Amino acid sequence: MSELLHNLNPEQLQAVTLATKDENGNAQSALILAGAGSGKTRVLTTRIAYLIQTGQISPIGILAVTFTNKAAKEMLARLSGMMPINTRGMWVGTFHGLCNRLLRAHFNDAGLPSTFQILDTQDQLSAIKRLLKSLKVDDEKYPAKQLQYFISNAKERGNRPKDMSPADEFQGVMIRLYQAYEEQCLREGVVDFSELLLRSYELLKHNEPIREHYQRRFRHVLVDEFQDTNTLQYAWLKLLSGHSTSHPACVFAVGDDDQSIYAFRGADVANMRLFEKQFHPLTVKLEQNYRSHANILDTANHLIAHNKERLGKNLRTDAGHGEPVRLYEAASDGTEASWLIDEIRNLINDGMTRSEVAILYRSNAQSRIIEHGLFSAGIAYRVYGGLRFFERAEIKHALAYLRLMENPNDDTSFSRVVNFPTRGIGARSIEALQDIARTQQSSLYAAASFLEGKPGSSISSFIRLIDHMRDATRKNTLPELIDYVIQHCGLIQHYLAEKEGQDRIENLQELINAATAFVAEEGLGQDAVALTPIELNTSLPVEPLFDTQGTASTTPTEMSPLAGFLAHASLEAGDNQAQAGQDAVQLMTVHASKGLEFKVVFITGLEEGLFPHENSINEPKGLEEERRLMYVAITRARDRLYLSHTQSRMLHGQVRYNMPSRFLEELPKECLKLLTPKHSESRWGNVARQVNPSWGNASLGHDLPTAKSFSKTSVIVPSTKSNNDHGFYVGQNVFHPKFGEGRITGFEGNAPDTRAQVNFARHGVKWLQLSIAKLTAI
DNA sequence: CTCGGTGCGGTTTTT
DNA sequence: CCGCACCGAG
Repeated sequence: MSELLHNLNPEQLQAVTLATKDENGNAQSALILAGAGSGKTRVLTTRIAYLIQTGQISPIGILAVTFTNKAAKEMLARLSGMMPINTRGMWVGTFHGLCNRLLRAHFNDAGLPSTFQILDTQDQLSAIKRLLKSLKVDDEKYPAKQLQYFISNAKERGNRPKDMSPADEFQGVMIRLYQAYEEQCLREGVVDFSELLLRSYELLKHNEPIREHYQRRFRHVLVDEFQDTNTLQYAWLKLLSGHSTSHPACVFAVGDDDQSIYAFRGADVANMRLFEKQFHPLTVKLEQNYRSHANILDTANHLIAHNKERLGKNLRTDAGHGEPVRLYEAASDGTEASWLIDEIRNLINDGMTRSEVAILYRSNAQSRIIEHGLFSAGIAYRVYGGLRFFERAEIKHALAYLRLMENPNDDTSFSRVVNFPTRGIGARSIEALQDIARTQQSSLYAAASFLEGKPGSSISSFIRLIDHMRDATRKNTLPELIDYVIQHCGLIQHYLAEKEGQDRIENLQELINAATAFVAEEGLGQDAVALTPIELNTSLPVEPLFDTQGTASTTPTEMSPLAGFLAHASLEAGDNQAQAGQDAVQLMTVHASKGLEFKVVFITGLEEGLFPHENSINEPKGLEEERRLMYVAITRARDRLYLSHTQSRMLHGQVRYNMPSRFLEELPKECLKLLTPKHSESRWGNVARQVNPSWGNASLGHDLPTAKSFSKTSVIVPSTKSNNDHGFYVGQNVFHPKFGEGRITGFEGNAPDTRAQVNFARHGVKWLQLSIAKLTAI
């Protein structure tokens, strides 16, 4: 025990050892406000170990929930490092993974077939498109994307169609489409991501024996990244933890309101305050930071202090001031990239490990020019984001064959592969199938089987193929099965004939390896493990648990390895790291960087409209979230932090002149070191003084043999001469008595009606007639 | 069915 | 500017 706790600082120790009962002997919940780099995961896992080792709970009485598979894996790994326990029986996983586990165990009570499949976001969208088509809905008026958003949103608020009342006709249609979508999913035996949550919530809510069972089992519920929970997840936790019952569990929530950056996908920081109000937790703040030097932390603290909606927290460190935060103003995105590359090259020459250097940006579009520069300079880099393994088209195709074998009602999978590779089943035949399916209320597969009257037809041979593969692999192991299917379904042959099919074939081979790993690592499959009857540890004060008589339908189910693997594939899309293992500079969005740390961090594109993003600028909530995003970015850096912005940037095919980000002004000057001296004279520098005719090539400082688009974007030389009668030029910094400072981004019309487009720092883009507006150069 | 043209839209992303 | 979704021709 002592070695478990002796490395903790006082606040961590306090958090880990918080009482589990209040003065009245009731369960006591806790809220840990864990700042960036304060040892959050450590506290969470040590808390679990502490509870177990002090005999307060058996491992089976613990439920720990995270948002990502990565976090769940890390937690399990750390736990097994701390204690000699078998983590298999523990419920540690993502919200979706745990819900899946719950629904697999109680599929019957949840109203699902035992073979239910999980739709990922792509699958869901294609299911919706199919639905709209079959209902002959005008998809101009009711776009599939929008319906998808509508449905997810409704579910994440816990709403079924019947719970919703339309405010207008449009909503009325959306609700009816939502209803139809539900019917389709049920008919096909599929559930989408939000459905996993909602359905398991409803299962617990409406089925008393099951609810009682889990409430009495899980005496300790621990939640990671609590600030990222949405309404439904909060309700799920509240229900599962038996809040407001006679036997509530202890909820241990760990989060950081300052790092809440997912409101756009439904996360609601307000859940933290709600939790305080409803659970009356003991609160501990972890403010000791073990990651960054003081200059970096001060910068972060100073920035985030501008947010009004905070629970309040300030990071501190014992590390020294360290280096100042470096700020660079570039003339264009091209020069920003070349400066970055020069700096990185110097760092590498000084012995810096590439993978300790991260380049962060607000949006993915910014990576292109940086990648180009790195590539030309021959610096290995890795971009995070993009397609992950199980999202690749060829993998999705192979999985669709497998899913169809497992669940013939899965029309999404049927549609995906019925004519891929092409076997002469065109839109006409599929429409015919859909008609039959609709009239007899059956799946496409059943409709196709119905057509077996025409034995020679392409459709019936497709059905025979699926049936044959199912029969032929009945006795095979999972990897053998998958091997057989990819060999026989025609995908390999198809890609062999394709010019660039080799990579895809390799990925298909990799799928077999993934299955091998799945079988080896997970045994039956961690997510898929059927509910094992709970062994009672009589030495622990655990209440009677499993009433097998009363809940006959909760009998564990044998799940096929294939079903387990398919669920795994949907729930864990896999890595998206291109060349893992290689020492490479890390490129990613700020969002993707959350939870990571690097010795050196570059935050690029700190410009109004980009960061903060223009879509967020107008609402205070949006702006505060952008600021938190900046806070996350800053706190990724251990030793050195670079910030950069540019005067001009190519975006959406045109050059934009952005003002420096307002966030730059919110940083403490004493922590900053300006790398561009001009910066100190004028807040944004002065384009005229910085103009250099060699922009775009010579100033890159190294040869760029293939820098075609590079020079295209960086040869943006704002006209310095005022070859017109008003004397203003694009890129010029100007002052307006009402709108303040801004930069000219364009002109239109001729004197005396010439109008200038000005991007004002505080008022956005305006068109001003030069003969009227009192515009002065600064 | 496949290829090539056009037109449009374009933050952030995990499950 | 770039990627896609959709449409019409072969």
